[in-house]
Amino acid sequence: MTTRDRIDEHVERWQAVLPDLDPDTEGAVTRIQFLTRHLREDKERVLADLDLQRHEFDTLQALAGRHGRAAPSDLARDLAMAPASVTARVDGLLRRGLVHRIPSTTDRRRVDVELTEAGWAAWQGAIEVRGAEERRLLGALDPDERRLLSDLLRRIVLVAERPAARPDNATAADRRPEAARRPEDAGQSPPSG
Amino acid sequence: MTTRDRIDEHVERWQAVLPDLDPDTEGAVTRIQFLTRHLREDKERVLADLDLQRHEFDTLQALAGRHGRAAPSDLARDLAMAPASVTARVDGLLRRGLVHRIPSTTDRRRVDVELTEAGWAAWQGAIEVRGAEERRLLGALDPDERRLLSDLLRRIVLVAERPAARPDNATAADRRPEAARRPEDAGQSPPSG
DNA sequence: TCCTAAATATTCGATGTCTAAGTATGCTGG
DNA sequence: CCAGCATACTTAGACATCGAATATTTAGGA
Repeated sequence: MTTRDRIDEHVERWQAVLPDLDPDTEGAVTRIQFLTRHLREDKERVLADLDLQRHEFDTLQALAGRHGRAAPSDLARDLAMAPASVTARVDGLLRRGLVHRIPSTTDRRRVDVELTEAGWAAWQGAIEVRGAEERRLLGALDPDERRLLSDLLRRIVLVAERPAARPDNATAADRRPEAARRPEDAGQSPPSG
Repeated sequence: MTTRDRIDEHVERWQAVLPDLDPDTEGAVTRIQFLTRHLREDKERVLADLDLQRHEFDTLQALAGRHGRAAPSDLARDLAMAPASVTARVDGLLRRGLVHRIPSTTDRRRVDVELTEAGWAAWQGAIEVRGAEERRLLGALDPDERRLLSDLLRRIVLVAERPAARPDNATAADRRPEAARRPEDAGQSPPSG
């Protein structure tokens, strides 16, 4: 008998309301969501020490993953965001001197975004502490168990990647206009979101 | 040799940049985050058919979890949101006739929020399709494997619940004022976020 | 009783995101 | 060459969320 976590209570509470709930499915899903939230909030705390916000760091990291220079449309794909939002983010980083805009000479529609020295420094400063909480959490398992966990999750991700195969008549995906149908492109997205 | 998923590519790409990255830790964390995003987007699609937004459904569900009636401060705790945001959400649900406000007679500071008949109906309509994608994804594993996955994740959640134990000198948690330090209360939060 | 502190909900201003529309530029077939 | 369409980014407007400040009410102690 292992110790109960808060998700066990959660599942127990809702099983009373929804009797056909599978405790392991619900438990796994809820734990996955809880851990995502936990990691996001921890990352926010850590980055605050470095005077960075999460979305700022994410943008710097996306740039770093493309060797410090990329088009806004590439960043939008990598970050799974609307292009207009990238414009806003770049505006903010510009004000802080972490990036600059470089109009392309070959295609004058394009305006590349490039990390400045300060931008590289900010990213590298943050990258050192990044992942500390991930390592702490996954440290609950030994290496073999980590591998096992990762393998189990991979099998689930593979199902998620398959289009969903809705057999019956007209479904949501058919009706919705744009963003909903996009293939959830992860692209060059940075490690650990 | 199993099929590779997009996270394998992600990890491979970033291992080149950050050589000390543990592939299984990074892989598990990234898959967890990917699945959370996937489930959130699928939920948005499904709810759109019912003319509900995700935050509306979440609020209805939080109310349902408290038998249809709760104080805004309780909802704020359950949903891990700022009280001001709950006011805004309730305003929206009020316009749609899904809830009403009931000033407390015993404590005149309080204004309970209560589901209307339409509110109950909307929640029950949504609850029927809820969880379909969770079951599809977790169907990649057999029951024993689901149990195993849930158990592995529980051990990680238990570590996350422990305050983080930052050993060295003054840390972020010491300096930050309020929200950062709160114990990430899940409270009566609804199943599967 | 009266004064202070705590609790509760709301309003206000700022921020980040989205969709849709707008602007400028490049491409392609007649 | 040019008309029409495609591409790339930005602007504009709407909305959800948040932190801080505010107003009202309750609770507790001198």
